[in-house]
Amino acid sequence: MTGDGTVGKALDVLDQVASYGRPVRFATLLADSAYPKATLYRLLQTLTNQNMLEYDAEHQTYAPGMRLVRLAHRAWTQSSLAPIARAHLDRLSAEVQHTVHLAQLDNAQVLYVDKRNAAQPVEMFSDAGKVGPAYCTGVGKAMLAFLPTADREKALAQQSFHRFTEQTYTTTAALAAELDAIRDRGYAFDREEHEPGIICIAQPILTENARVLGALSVTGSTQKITLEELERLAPQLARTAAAIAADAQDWRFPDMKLQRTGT
Amino acid sequence: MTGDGTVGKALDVLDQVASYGRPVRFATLLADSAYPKATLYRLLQTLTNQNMLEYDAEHQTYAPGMRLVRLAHRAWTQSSLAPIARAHLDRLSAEVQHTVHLAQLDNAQVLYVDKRNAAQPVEMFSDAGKVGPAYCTGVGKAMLAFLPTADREKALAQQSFHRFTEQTYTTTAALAAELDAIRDRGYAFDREEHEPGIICIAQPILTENARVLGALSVTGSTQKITLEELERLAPQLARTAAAIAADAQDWRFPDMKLQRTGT
DNA sequence: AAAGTGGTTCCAATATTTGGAACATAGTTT
DNA sequence: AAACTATGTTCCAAATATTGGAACCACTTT
Repeated sequence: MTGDGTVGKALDVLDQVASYGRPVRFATLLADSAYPKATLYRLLQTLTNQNMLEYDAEHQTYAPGMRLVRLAHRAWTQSSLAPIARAHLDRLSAEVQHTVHLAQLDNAQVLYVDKRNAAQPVEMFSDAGKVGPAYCTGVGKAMLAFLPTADREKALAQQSFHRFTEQTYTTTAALAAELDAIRDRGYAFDREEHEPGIICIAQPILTENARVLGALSVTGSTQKITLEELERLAPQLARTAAAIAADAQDWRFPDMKLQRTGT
Repeated sequence: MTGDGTVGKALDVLDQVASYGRPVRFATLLADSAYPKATLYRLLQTLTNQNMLEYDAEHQTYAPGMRLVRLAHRAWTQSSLAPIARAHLDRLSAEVQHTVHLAQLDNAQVLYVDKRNAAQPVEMFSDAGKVGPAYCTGVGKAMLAFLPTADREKALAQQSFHRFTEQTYTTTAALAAELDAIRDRGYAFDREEHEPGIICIAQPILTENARVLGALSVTGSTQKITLEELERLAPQLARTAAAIAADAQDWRFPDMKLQRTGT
């Protein structure tokens, strides 16, 4: 499934460790692992002295390491839309006075890369890095809808279709129809499909040649806002998305001739 | 130097890619790399299809991938002090009305894991994940000072001693003396050692058995505050640090018997 | 003191990685 | 249009790292 030799296995293990929400012991990992004792042991050691994991000698537990945070900072800074979109999100959130999300696709899942909370100040990492389902969130559907057919098929096949609420689309067919509608309309809604009482409008962020960069959304609770009111924000969302896409375009130049090495 | 077989090399390459502040081409990487063409090529491929790197086919460039952001979220949530310290930082920053930093040691460097900016709302990832020198920042020195002798020696050996300002300590000996003073006093100052006009007071966060968990600091510009005024905040800093340490203590339990697998 | 649990180390068989060199594919120059 | 050049990609036998069953060690429990 994972492949890619030792490196793939090591990253597998890394994911596994990260997946428990707290430090884990060797035995726990072993029980859940596909790898034999000695192999797992060595992988953990390698990752630990690479600082990808942290080992707590006292409790004999492994936890994801700080090197990841350092690396992710770089990833976030240069390959996420977040730094480019920041100013635009600030403005949008100030204008609409609702929670704004910025997301990208990662492996057929939604990865939130930034957030503005109208009420309280931002919550840092607590949200950047979070993942969510693609088939039942506004941003997820907005992105899926504009994917090239082949990619969309692939992504659809990877959805797990858990019925979170009454409204959740739980079949590929139903979702596909919804995606077509979104494609026509230009933006997506989340009609309490993921969480009861939570609705949103989401807009894809597309390049000139229609490649999906990400999506942004405005979220509200049904007690405070209606779908119709959200829909009225569509032009503002579209404008913001376009502005972000334009900025991204300028940003994405390669380095080209720069490096030099002696004979 | 790096060791750890293929995995080590792959992570090396990952670091390398991250270290350029923007997408890089194969040739650039090759020129700077210790690995031969074919090897580097395969490592990049592996990392790419593991989503640790992202490859832009159009520009033929590599950039750190989104999987890192996902992993780092986990790392930040469970092995950094940040989630535990959040409430305490909020309070402290509200009280002192100055910028507050929370940092941990990563590989003899300072890794900032959270920040409160008195003036404007938080800046997300833009600061969490940032690294800085240990020998010339308040938090860095506060942590170094309370490290067990062996660890401290090792960390000192890894410092690079760039003279950022007139005040920067540039020798191991000078720094060692400063660290002793800090140890006696209980907290550290940054007397414009890293950036002219910027001063701070920093307090280590220690466990019951004096293990260094991290450090926190209050920073100000010389135009707005003096060292003496900062020093008056010491008790508040100490209280906050103690509270964080106490919370961390409770948090850090291992999982213990929980997992089960059928025979 | 014997049995059990959880973690660490060994080592020969095996599968992977290695890297020099050849190959492919634009893009440029003569 | 042919020769040249700069990049990126693929090959393959030799060198090397990974593998995992089993033995071992250090504690804790019965």
